[in-house]
Amino acid sequence: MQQYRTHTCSELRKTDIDKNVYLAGWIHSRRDHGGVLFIDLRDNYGLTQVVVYPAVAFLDEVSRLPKETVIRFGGKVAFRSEENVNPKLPTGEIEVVADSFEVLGTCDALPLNVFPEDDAPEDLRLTYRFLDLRRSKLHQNIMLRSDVIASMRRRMWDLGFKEFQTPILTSSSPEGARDYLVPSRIHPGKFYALPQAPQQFKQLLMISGFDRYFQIAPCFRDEDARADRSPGEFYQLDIEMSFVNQDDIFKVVESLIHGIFAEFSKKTMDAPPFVRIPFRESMIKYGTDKPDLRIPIEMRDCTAIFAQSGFKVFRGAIETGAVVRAIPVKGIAKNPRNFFDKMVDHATTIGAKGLAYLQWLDAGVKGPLLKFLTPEEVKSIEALCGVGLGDVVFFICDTPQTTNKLSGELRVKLGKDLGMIDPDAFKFCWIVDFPMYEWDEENKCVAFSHNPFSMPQGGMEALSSKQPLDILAYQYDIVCNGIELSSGAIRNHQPEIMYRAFEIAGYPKETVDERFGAMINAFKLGAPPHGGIAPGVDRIVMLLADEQNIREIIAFPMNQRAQDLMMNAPATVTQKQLRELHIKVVEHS
RNA sequence: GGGCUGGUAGUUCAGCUGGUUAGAACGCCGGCCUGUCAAGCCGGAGGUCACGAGUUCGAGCCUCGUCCAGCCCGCCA
Repeated sequence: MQQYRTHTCSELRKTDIDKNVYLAGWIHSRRDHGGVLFIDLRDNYGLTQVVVYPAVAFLDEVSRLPKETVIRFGGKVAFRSEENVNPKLPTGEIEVVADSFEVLGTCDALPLNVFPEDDAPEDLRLTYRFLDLRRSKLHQNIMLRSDVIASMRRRMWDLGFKEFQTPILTSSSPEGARDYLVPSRIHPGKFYALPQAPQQFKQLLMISGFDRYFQIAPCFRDEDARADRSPGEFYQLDIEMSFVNQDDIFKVVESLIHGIFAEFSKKTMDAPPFVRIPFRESMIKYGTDKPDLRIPIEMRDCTAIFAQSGFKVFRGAIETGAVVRAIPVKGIAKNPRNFFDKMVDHATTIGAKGLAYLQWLDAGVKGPLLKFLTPEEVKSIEALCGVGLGDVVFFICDTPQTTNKLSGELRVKLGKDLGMIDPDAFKFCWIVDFPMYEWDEENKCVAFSHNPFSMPQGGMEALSSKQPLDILAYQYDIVCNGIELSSGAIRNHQPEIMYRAFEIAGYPKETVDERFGAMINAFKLGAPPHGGIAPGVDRIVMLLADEQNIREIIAFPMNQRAQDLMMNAPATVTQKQLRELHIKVVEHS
């Protein structure tokens, strides 16, 4: 076997002058002066300039090799005179004078440039992902991902956690997202499901007494994509701990998350403990359970003020269950009329019935809304929103759910348009006290709002005495810059509370036994109190790489329509395969 | 399933109020060139203006439909 190289393309320095070396890599770029030829040779580690002089017989042959040809050069490391040093490269003080070469891999015309890194259509990038991955930005992102995952593992081991594997072929669970199903050959008509998360397995490992579990776990959910949500599969740093309360978990996760972010990013961030915001408060202040705290706008519930006011549009709506949300913004009262028109326009585009506002100007309070309000009511708004001269308050009035959605969107829109978002900051928070149940409008019933295995706050007592929709759960999310990084809970490990919790959501005891048999049996045979969380690996890397799209930190992502354009998945299979799996494809009418 | 934005050379884009032969840059091909590092200079090839229909004397541009892409809503316990 020949030795392909003596050094990598980022290794050679002035101290290596006169050494005879071999370098192997891709032809990154070429500068052909007719007499002398410069080639930047690239590998995973960097670039080195190779010079080919007319003295060698192969100058002409090498000058014809296309970019991205894989080649090995032999030669001597040479000093570059001062004016020829390239300060942009770590190897810029030297060059390799070629005395031999060998093509290791030829290259045809490229469908997209590796260098320079011009914008290219995403479908082309995905079809030729191996070329895209050669490009510096994506290559660095994937290396960062590897380093982040290595750091996660190291930190988890240091915190006393053990790593486990759990099954990929498992059974479908009735709650949650759509499953990916895998037909069974041996059992006609039966299906495995790919795990949406190793939720039940990690709880069972706690019941098995392993105390501290983690796994870089693949999760499969058949749901539609978003910019921060890859279709099909994604990875979680799955964590579970025994004999812990919520604060114990927060402490571990804060140390882990802050450690990772501080290790891999120069952006500013608050030290732990992270701010904790109850779910209901978050919905009012930010209109969402994943607030971007970089935006310094806190909204207020103004329903009480308008319920009594002379503004009939709001008062009438409030009488039929609407709420009014105030969006106070500092220092923009003097913005031109055009700005306010555009905001109103945008509000109606996203579905608002309108967008009222008040401006606090030198000449007094102004705005389309003013004539309907008494001076006392304006004072109340001032006090509630903490506004004064130079400030503006926008108002949204709609059903509680729609108000949250619209005001939350407008808050982000204002933050972006007004340049309020610090691009060099990470703002973390915990969202806590999620409701255990919510009203399912589609099926007109009480449903679990998050994980059905979460422990209700107040336990059996709360389940028996409170209105279902008032019961809170030990359920929490960690949020960074408006992106939900992680969701977790203290689990319900007591079978009686479990049966009762499911009963409220409409599942009789028999159904629980049937669908969660393994879990409920385990809970009856000595289950420790336990809880956990599962930070999204992809989203963490996305934030650290400062990418707006999750596909930029995944080596081989699917497109928005859940297709792998490179491997051509999904694809049809042979009749033989279908027969073996007892599957018949029927046309949809 | 729905909404928004877009689709012009291999790629990124320009293309005026509908008007002659649809342009530029990068890339590609050929030539020149001994110190570049975004090398330079000269020349060349490359277009079903996403597709279909309509309006018009005339459509890249206007209208309708279809397809495709991105982003969003729904969905994501």
